[in-house]
Amino acid sequence: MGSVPDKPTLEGLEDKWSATWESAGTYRFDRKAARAEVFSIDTPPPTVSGSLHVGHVFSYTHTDTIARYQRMRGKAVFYPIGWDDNGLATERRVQNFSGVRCEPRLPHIEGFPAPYSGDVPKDHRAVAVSRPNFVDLCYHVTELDERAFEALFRRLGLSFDWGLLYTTIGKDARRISQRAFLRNLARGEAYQQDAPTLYDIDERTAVAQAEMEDREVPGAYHTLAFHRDDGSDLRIDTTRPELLPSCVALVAHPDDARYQHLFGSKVRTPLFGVEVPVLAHRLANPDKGTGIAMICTFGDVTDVTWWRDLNLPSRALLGFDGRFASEVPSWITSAAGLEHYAAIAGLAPKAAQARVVERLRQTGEMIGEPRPITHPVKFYERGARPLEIVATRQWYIRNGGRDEDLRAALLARGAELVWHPGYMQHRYDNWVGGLSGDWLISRQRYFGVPIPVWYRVGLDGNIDYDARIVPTEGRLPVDPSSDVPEGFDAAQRGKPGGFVGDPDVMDTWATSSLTPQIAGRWEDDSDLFERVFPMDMRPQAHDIIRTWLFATVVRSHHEHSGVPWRNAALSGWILDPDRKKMSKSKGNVVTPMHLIEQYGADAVRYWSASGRPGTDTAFDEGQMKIGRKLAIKILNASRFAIGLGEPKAGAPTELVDRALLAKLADLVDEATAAFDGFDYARSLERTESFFWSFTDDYLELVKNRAYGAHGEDASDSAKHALRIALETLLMLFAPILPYVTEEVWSWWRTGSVHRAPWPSAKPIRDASAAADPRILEVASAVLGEIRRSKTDAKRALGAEIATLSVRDTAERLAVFMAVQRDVCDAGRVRAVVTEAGESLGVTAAFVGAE
RNA sequence: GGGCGCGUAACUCAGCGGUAGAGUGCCACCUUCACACGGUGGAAGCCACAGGUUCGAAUCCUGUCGCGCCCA
Repeated sequence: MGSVPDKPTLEGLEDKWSATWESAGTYRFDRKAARAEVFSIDTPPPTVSGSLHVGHVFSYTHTDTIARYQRMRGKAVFYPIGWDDNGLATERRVQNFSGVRCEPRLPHIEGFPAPYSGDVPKDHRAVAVSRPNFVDLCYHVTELDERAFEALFRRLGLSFDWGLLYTTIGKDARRISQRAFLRNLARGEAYQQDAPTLYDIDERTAVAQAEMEDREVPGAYHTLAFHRDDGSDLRIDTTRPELLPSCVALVAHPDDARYQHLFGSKVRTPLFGVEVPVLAHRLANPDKGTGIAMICTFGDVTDVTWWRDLNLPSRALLGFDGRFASEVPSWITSAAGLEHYAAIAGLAPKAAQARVVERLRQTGEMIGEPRPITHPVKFYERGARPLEIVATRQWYIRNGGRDEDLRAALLARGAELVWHPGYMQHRYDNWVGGLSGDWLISRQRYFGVPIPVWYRVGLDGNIDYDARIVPTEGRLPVDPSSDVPEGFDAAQRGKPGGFVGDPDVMDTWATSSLTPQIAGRWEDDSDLFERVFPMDMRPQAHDIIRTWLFATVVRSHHEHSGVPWRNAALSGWILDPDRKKMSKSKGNVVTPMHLIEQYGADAVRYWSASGRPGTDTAFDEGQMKIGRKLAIKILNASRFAIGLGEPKAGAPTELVDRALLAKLADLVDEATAAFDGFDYARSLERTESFFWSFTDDYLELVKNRAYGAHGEDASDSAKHALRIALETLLMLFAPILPYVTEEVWSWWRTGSVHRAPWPSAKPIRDASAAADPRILEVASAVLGEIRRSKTDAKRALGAEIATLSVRDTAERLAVFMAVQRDVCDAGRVRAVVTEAGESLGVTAAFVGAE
């Protein structure tokens, strides 16, 4: 137990208490707690991409308040933290930070020094480095970034058990990720397929549906003339004339009267003279362009649908490099066609389009000029150029996108969760209902968890993708590009009769979808896992319901035949003052550390906790100022209450004191109900509102009496009530304002407020001895009228009133008379008269006035 | 085009069937012995709009408009 400082201050509380909490193990998870006593949280591992912004402190504070509440409720709180450091975000960060790019064909260089550590000059050309060197740099840079994240999170007072730290590129995560994948594979939930895939030609990797976005971009309709046998032409509108050599058919709506007579006939393509059929399909839009479209393999996802439904040949020409194949394709046979193709071979789509248009003009097969439009085009969400569709061999995990039964089962899993707020479930249902394919998890990248598979190489030297070799689980994690499968030796890599490793890594989501398993050490520590899984709570932002939340449900459904958590708590975004989402790309990011330094961690947390669950919240330093004011007020009010000294044993006896406790008991009920519903904001609002009336009115009402103006018993009554109220308020505030509450706690209590039992309304209500909380409201109302009369008379609040006339209903006057001594003390009133009336009003005769 | 959310004081937001609320900002006053990193009071709103249900609607229903997000 400490003592009350003369001049309490917020400065230095963060360093002092975060160090104390760490050394005392205040937030350490109790490994021996039974499942029913555990509250487990599937913390989002933040993407370590170098930048921190206030969005991080916002949502992590929300979760921390719940964790602290549950801890005070006596739960053993499993509150891990991890860093999501694998994947493309990290690769980009490293490319920008170190000035390098990965070139897998280069040899490893021992002790390779990075060209830069941040501040890469604009004109610098990225230095090509080997894959192992690149991966080393990834580890190095993420380590630096993770240190900055940890410093922020500790300063903010997040009550993680840092002993549970994991990273998604770490050995444990790789092992668990590969193990889960191999189980998916064994059960048929993971499979490989050679199929048209959305592909980012800059990043050179396939992309999943969840990572795509539509962007409105300029384009132009070009009207092309296809030729019929009778010499007439058929006009086709297309935005991608360069794909003409990949044309496999024309298509119109089956009900479109204009084209009925053409269905089943053949036409020849302009320039290339390739014969293609005219077909019918319901997805052809009669209102778009001329109502008849060319199908190319592949211009967009509709082409893929047509290709599949109409059983068309594949004439794909765009390679992984996003360029047209350099060899002339076999289906182009005319001399002119060959010459035209030679003009675009090896070009990227944009350049190829210019060439094709130029030639169409020369041959007169383009009708009129291109008509500019803007239209939605699919992009990788982090990408710069439109996605192309390339036929490649990729790995998928079944997610219901191609299977109605699985889709229904996953929708049912969503319904098993309790959503906070409830309407967020719609987003899940919408997404799952709208899936159009399975989940593509393979990425042609470098810094990620490798797909743990090898393939046999036939005696003819060809890779036999059906002859998979997988490691035993005991060997995990493996890297098939350096590790050798059982029964082979390293010399057989790539040789006839030997093996090759799968070169791909898994997408980040394929690993982060296993955070409950990684944090809970699934299969590595079954004793722990059974105590924490399924977890009680998944906190996350609402924009990644379709990715992280859904993917985690998919993995848990496959592996555990159940949901991964009971509750999903969705937080909103931080908006800048113009109500735009704060994001690095918009350049409107506010970094948090200086805010903590300026206002204090409690104040920043106060602002965060003011944002209601699921609601996007404007960044508002004004709220931080208010939070700081509140924290300072807690210090000073506590100093007053505790400084009065300890009363002799007993309980509150005075009516005003008992009424305060009655009100306090109601508050405890409200705050508890709010936190049980994950609504930290409501708990804060109620507690704060109570606290301000506690300081502004109650403290003023009892101050004189507490100092002993009416004897020791009356003083002790106030002191008892003050101590109960203060202790309770500190506990109610503790989840939101951990530093200032801990500081005050240390002045007069032992242990940590954060391990104190959450208050219960019953003993407080008992101590109120059935007082009516409205008594305090009457006293406050009269005090308010006294203050108003002084302000109206331009008198100081300290001015004495000789006679106060109080007018009100008989019922309220009776209440007032029972507490008039405290009211008169606070209002400096010498004598009181009452008169019956309809509503409250006072008239003051001031001392010294005539 | 479909889904979801939101439109309440100048600002940020609460209230979600019973006489319009808080904080900030603004204005005025006050060094009262916890607090000038303070205190007290005040002005300020057709609760987006239009219908409907109801004794009674900011609150429930329908529609319209505006903003945002997600999906096509």
